[in-house]
Amino acid sequence: MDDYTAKVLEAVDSIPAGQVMSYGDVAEFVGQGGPRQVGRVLALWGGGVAWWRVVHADGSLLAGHERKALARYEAEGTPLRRPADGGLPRIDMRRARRRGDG
DNA sequence: GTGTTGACAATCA
DNA sequence: CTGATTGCCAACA
Repeated sequence: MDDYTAKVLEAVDSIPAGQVMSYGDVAEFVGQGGPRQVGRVLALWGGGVAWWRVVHADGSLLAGHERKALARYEAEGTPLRRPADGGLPRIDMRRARRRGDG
């Protein structure tokens, strides 16, 4: 456990249900490292926080955990965007992003 | 110390 | 929107 790790986990835990933050946002939130480091921390300690509330900047879900995350989003009421293709939904970064009201 | 990889992001076509 | 490229920082061999 490092100070940086605690900061990231704290930031992720700070995300309210129904909203999300991109890796870059979390990195900017803690003021250290970058989106890659945030992802790395979540990969190691993400098991103790709402990792599903951290998504890509374009709204795409976590690789390998899309199904798990989706279950959370539907349960928390996170604004999703269903593609007419029937593929996996993505986050509506215009409303779900915890940054500006858009 | 160098080269490659990775739960990424922003830009250009 | 999609595909390719460049930038970023840290860990690993």
